[in-house]
Amino acid sequence: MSVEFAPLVMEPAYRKVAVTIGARILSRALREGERLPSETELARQFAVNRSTVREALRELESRGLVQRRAGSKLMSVSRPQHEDVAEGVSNALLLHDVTVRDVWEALSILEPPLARAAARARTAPDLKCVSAAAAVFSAERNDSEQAVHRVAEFFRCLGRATHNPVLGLAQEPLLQLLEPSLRVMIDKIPQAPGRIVTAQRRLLEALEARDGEAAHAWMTRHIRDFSRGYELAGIKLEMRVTSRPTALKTRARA
Amino acid sequence: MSVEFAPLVMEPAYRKVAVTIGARILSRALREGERLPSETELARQFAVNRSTVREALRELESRGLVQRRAGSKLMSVSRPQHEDVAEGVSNALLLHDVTVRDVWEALSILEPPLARAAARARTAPDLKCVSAAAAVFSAERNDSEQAVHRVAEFFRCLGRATHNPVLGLAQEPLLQLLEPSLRVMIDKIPQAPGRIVTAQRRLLEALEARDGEAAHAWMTRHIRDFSRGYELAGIKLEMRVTSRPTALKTRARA
DNA sequence: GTGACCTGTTTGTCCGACAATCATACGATC
DNA sequence: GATCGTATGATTGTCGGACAAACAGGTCAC
Repeated sequence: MSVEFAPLVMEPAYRKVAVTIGARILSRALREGERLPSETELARQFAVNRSTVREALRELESRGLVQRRAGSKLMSVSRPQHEDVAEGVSNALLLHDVTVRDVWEALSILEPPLARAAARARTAPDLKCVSAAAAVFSAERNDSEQAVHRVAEFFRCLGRATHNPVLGLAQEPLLQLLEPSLRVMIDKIPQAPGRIVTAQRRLLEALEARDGEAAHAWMTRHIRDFSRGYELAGIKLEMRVTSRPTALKTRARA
Repeated sequence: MSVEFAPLVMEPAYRKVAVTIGARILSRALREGERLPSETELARQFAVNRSTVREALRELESRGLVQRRAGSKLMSVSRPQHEDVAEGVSNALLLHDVTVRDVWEALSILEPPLARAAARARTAPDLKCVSAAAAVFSAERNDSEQAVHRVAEFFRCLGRATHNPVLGLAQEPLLQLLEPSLRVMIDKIPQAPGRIVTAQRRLLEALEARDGEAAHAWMTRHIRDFSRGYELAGIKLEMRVTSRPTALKTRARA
């Protein structure tokens, strides 16, 4: 017998309520889209005050497990959207002093195999998505504000084309963290958009041909180009990634 | 001028409060460890009711941006811990019908380059961490409940050894999702622990020698072994990953 | 069919209250 | 001097009740 005692954890009621509801959702006893009872009703069922229920709902809401549908008052169960989840990851990484090099290294590891997987698994609609994203970037290449979003959109389509949610979600935080430095690069390096357009076209061709290796190769070059761009733009790789201005933004409800 | 109007977003007060405090933290105006004012004081400053402040705090708390230190009442600013963030990601993926194959594919993409990076960037303490984790797994290899945790711990040490927070955080959700199927595998395949011990030893040797390519190669085999293990254990790759029983658990405060 | 009007429900926010816990200081005891 | 007990004030967790605004649904006139 040990003389040591484990510190005993006192769980506040609002947390227990959140965990209980959350477990129901994760176990799929509550299905997506299903409406939650009203706050008053939940308070009655859990035998706690409505304020306590509300604190629990805020927690579930911020995890994306529940959501208010547009124009509705009742909360409904929802699957966390990629961007919401990724925002949490991005924020965590920002506070952990992530450098541009760290993000770039992760991209250079993840993206080429992701492109290969996309080339192999892509369907016709995926192709359309990728090609549309490439076209829009090409059109808006000079507005750096828009351009970075289009680049991210291109990658996102690629991620979807893998039909592997893990890969799609894994790259999302990287895209978010990439934005600020990419914007600077596009602003400072006149030839950057052109090189991106080329890479996107080659990648699209590889996807059309279902040529995984070509996609891998072109993505490798594409990512390596980024690091060259950083150099030319005078962005130090050891620089900390800066917070996006839109961080912790309000989620738009569709 | 367009005739269309954008749907106007009404932001509740609790959300504005959360966003405001969150932005302060992300911009590092509030530094880690710093104490937040009391709820009453925050309510006074924002000119809202304490209940409103509390709802905002629940949101920040669930994002890991604030935390109550053990045995303290006042909230203090904190950096989100990897495991907390990863839990959100895991839950999101669970609800997005992720299959064993999806997780395995992501592991096979991420882990070999991660091992290579670890072999190149590792320091002496990292080595100790990895070697300790390997030793503990070897000792507890027969208790499948413990064993899966030790496997995850081994990977975590590897992730830390890369000195790239992005990589460490990227693999965390994978480790969490891997657990259930890995437990089944260890239970059903007698020779599985032995193969894992071997792989871990080889990886450790590669790290000691700073041999990135060897680490990459051995990790590739290690991950491929998993898929063979799944086959032997009769785990269908198309099976949905099941929820961990500890999901949404209370965070233990150190 | 359209619009006006009413009614009950639900949320967002507020106010006030109280017990339990924590921080701190001050003695009392050994 | 170190440990313990106690008093005091601050803070949190939870509660009860309250009310305006927004929404859902029905009814009714036109």
